[in-house]
Amino acid sequence: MEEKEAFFKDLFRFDEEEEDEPLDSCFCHVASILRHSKARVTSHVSPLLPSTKDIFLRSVQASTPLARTISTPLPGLKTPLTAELEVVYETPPLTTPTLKKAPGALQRLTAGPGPTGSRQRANGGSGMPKASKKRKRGQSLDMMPGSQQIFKGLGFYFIPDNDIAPARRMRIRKAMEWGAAWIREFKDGISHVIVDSDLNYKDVLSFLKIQSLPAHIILVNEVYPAECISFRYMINPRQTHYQVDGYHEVLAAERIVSAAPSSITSLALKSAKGELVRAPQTPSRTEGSDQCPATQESCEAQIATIVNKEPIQAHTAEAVTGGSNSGPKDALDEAIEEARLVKDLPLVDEEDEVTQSMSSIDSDHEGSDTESKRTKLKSKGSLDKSWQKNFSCMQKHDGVNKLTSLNTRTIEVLRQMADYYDRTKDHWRLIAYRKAIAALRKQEHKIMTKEEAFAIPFIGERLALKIEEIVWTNRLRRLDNTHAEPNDEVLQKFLNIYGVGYSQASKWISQGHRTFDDLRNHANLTNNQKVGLDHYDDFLARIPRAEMELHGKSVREAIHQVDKDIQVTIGGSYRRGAADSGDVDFIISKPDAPIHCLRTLMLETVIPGLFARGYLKVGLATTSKEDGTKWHGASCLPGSTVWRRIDFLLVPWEELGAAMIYFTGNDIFNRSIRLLASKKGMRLNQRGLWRDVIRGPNRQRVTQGTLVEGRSEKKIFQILGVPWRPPEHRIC
DNA sequence: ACTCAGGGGTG
DNA sequence: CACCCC
DNA sequence: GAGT
Ligand SMILES: O=c1ccn([C@H]2C[C@H](O)[C@@H](COP(=O)(O)OP(=O)(O)OP(=O)(O)O)O2)c(=O)[nH]1
Ligand SMILES: [Mg+2]
Repeated sequence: MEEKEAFFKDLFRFDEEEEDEPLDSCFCHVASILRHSKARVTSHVSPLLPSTKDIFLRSVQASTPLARTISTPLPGLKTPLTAELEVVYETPPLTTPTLKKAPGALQRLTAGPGPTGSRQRANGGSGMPKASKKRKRGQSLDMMPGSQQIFKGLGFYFIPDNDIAPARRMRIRKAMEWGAAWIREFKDGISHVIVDSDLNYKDVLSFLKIQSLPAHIILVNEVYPAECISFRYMINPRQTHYQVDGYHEVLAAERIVSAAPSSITSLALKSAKGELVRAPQTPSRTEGSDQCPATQESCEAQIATIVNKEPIQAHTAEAVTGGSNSGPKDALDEAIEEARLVKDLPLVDEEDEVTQSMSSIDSDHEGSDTESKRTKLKSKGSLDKSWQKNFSCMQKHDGVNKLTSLNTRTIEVLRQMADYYDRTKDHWRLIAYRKAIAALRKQEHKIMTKEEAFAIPFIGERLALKIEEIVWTNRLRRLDNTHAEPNDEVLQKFLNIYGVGYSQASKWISQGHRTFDDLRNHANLTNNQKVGLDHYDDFLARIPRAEMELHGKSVREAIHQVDKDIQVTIGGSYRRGAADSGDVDFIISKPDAPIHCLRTLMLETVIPGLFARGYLKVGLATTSKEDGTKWHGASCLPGSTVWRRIDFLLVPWEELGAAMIYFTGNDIFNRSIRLLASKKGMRLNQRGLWRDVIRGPNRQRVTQGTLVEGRSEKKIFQILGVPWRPPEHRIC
């Protein structure tokens, strides 16, 4: 269990068609362009302080979750049975019914000891009061600096008045962190009443046992504080978008203002918002319309509401005209209200969650039917192979979602966290982050609540919380903190030097080095580190695909000049179809030639030749022994001054398949498929697939095993039971 | 509490 | 061996 | 940090 992913579905569905057609030609270059699974940072990460522009855009994102949250209970039809009892499922809301995600959730539910409870119990559902257990971690308030406390001096009263429901707890926490006082008695000092979006004005009145709300108290729904935080600004609360259902009418009556034209909007629009139909209008945002980090849909969904905001309006006049179509949201609210009314307000804390769960549970069951059928077909042998489906290598990863980029902001923040952990204290933490990012990237929906996040493989409680925080506040305090460490930037900088890892970088920093000149003049550098330093920018730069081809041409030419039978393949990200690569990875082999011949040829003829013509510049890790198979160095194309990293992998013909798998990667795919092999009592390395591997304690290998297959990539996949994935689908 | 891929080169 | 890299 |  490691690199996994719910996927059996896709797997079996697609594979039969793909099976025999690797079809190396058409890939999704695009796909891989943006994704770099490497932990190292390429260029410097954006500062956390958002520009005004950013703020605008971010609020778009930030508010989206709320919209979702709101709409969640919409399905309305909770099953009376389940609703009243026990379990509080933590399953993704709205999103779930969409097929893709169902299996994941399903697995989650069925995985545990009990059919339902395990996950929940882990959260403190059983023995101890859940609040207390949860509070233990990450629950202490992390106050914003005083100057930023936009809610300072304000008193918030929340309805329902507790922090049991996770979303509300988060809301309350955030409010307090930004300076608000959480007032739990309905008394003086309350400036705002923040109401769960699934409650209406009547509910509020009956909850508070009052006839009407005092005029000085501002009544808003749960969306409001989040958006204030996003804008770092106390937004005008009187916009329809923040109003509690049923309250605007009161206001209207009071002030003789016409109510928002919301009711006109049809339900159809609502569902359009959901995802199926893209709202046709993409209102021109004054600026930065090109950089909207959120998904299109969420942008669109929010534009309408954004537009109404005073602070924005001031700056984006155009936007106002563009999207003054305040439709979807209000319609949504009303629908919710209706659903609520039918349902007589329960005011139970977990209520909304139960409702959510129902919708997702239902869909899960539906999904599970088809799912289990498929699974059955495959594993009818007798063995339960379902455990393997969680391996990442089993899933088709083409990286297309990278462009669709729904969770880009979240991913970006998590990636920065991963960068921070780059070979730091906890190597495994870094890996966990990378897995989580990969999983998140594949999501087809924007993840906005921790429940949604939690349902994704490789995202556990803690990351789910972080994700929710990111979505809510567009930042992660943990990250802010790391950024606050002054040495963090230098550390990252040093880490990007080829040949420098965490250990060395830390040492240098503790020795007082801060700049490259410090290193050049006062630190002991290994040869490789010197090269890495001198070509810092070169090695960090990506290589356009077109240039990759030039490298291929040069090398191939040089090699064929010596021996025409040698096969030269560019592997790595290039073979996976990437639009740009970090280095050039050559796989070099010759039919039925002993490896030592190949090595001799390369080492004694080809490589010196490439040096002679000025293509190769330096060797960084050259094979010394008689059994070496790799050569790592740097090259430079004629006419260019940029050095590129070059890798040669020398491969005996009979190991070509295994070598291809290895050198094609990506790294995560490799680790995944290798782990899978090991779980099956085999071992996969760059030379072949081995069986009868005996492992002792700590999974240490005792036997090397016997070679099963090395020649054919496909056979190795097949033996391992991994559906064939062409290189461009190995972007995990 | 345990695992998280498997291997190669450098110094 | 620790470290860094693929 | 996640999964078992
Ligand atoms: O830890 C690692 C790193 C890499 N590889 C394999 C997979 C990878 O595809 C190949 C080449 O490595 P490289 O670092 O060049 O990665 P890439 O996939 O080619 O990406 P990039 O575009 O950064 O070069 O070696 C591994 O098996 N394990
Ligand atoms: Mg590469």
